[in-house]
Amino acid sequence: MHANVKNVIPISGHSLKAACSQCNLRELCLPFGLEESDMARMDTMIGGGRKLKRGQHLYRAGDAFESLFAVKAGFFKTDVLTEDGRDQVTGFQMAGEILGMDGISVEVHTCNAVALEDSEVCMIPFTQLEALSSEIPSLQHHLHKVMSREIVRDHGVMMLLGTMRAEERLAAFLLNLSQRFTARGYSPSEFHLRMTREEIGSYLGLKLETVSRAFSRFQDEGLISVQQKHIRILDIPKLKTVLTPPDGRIG
Amino acid sequence: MHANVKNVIPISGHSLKAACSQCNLRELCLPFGLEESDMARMDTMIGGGRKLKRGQHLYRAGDAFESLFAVKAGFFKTDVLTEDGRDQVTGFQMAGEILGMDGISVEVHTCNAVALEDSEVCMIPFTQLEALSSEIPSLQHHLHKVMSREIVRDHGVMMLLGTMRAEERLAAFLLNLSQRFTARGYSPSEFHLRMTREEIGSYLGLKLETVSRAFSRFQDEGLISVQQKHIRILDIPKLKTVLTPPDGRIG
DNA sequence: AAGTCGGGTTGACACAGATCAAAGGGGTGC
DNA sequence: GCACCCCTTTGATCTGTGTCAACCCGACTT
Repeated sequence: MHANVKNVIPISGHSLKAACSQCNLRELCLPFGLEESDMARMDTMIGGGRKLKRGQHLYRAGDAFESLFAVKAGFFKTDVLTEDGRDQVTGFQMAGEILGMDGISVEVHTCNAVALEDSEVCMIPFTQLEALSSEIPSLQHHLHKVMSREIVRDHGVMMLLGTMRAEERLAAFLLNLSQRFTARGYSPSEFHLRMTREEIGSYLGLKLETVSRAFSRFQDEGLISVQQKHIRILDIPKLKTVLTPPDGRIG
Repeated sequence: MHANVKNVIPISGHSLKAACSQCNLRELCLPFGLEESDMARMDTMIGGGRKLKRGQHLYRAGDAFESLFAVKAGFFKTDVLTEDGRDQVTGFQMAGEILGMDGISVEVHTCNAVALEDSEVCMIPFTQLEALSSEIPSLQHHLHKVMSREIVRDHGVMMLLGTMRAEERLAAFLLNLSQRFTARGYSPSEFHLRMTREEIGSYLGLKLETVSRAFSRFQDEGLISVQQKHIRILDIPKLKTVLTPPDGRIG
């Protein structure tokens, strides 16, 4: 946790030197599967870590695209908003996940990324990443996998928004969080939500009242316990059955 | 259209030699921006074109992933279906668009791709594409752009599914088709839908009856004329206002 | 310690879209 | 060229979620 201390600049909000080779997220993050020597080359490329306070924007729609970002610590949301005032949360990102891939296509970011708690990211200058990845096939391939995974995830959200009812959406959301926390060594059944009911609702295509009611109903049925943003899943298998009604819906 | 005739094998369903350098879609498709010499290298890599009849699968969820496909002619849909019988159309693809990027992440396709009319695709073996793109920076970069564009497109669909009402969704859908047909040199205002009302509904998160009613209402209001699958947009600006209510919805 | 404010919960009611049902039409395959 | 079947349209009714409103709670502020 205190690697590279000599490079740390103690001004809040900036320039903590990052090093993939020292990072305990490397098995989740972009350098996954790299050899020692290649990891060292990543290190030289990765821009200084950047710290953000809760509520701060990592980037905004319209900003020039220059880098991807890896979440080192904390929690983010991304959202798109249109001229006519619609607002859609497109994802929540936690440690080891990559932000900014929306910007590659037009060299301008198309969504906003906001820290939902005090957070830290590593900056990955994209031009350099491309250069390095053409020299390191496994890095190139992994980058493609990360982008593809994002596409697959988006398809999952489309499925959720297109076919599920409110309680199914919320159950899917909670189970997804649970699984991602598990992968990071946290409890699968107990966690703090970093986002508001409204943000959950936006992500799930529901109004905040509907989200709140669904939480209450899950609690009444003994599936979870809710205290504000603190969630405890009491019965994971049963929560899964919310997603898969007993007789299916094959037709 | 009749390039490479000498290589055509007249058995339906297979092996029409493809050549990017001869293809009139090259400015829309993956080799966009390549130099002559690099284009020639693409040619050697591109697998024989493959023809599909209407209704035929290009690939299925669960198939091993080996190639991307470029739509050379025709029209496809992609859809995901879950064990419990949910079915979500995730996209419709036309000439010059790339299919199969969902498969990169786990080396297995996660959705089905089906031809909605007799179609033809070029096969792009992915391992070879990665190898070539590490030698041709502009190819690598363009591949990234194509993947990023898919992510941005997916965000647009999430916005549509999460925030729009039925008529807004259909208007957005028609305008999107119109724009893509225009980019391919077809009429912006008159086209045949290749998909059923049910497939449109699945894509838009609506039931087929709702889609049908929305079509009828647009027709009653003089925005479009509908005769089965033949659509004529009579008033594009007015159709756009369906998407952007006069006073917006800022609040 | 009281006041304020944003976020959350809950209730009553409205409405968009789903569901169920029936009939017509056109394209496809034989 | 004919027949069949799927697609589409339209109507009547139902329902899940949105909308509007009131109230509560906990966290900051002063």
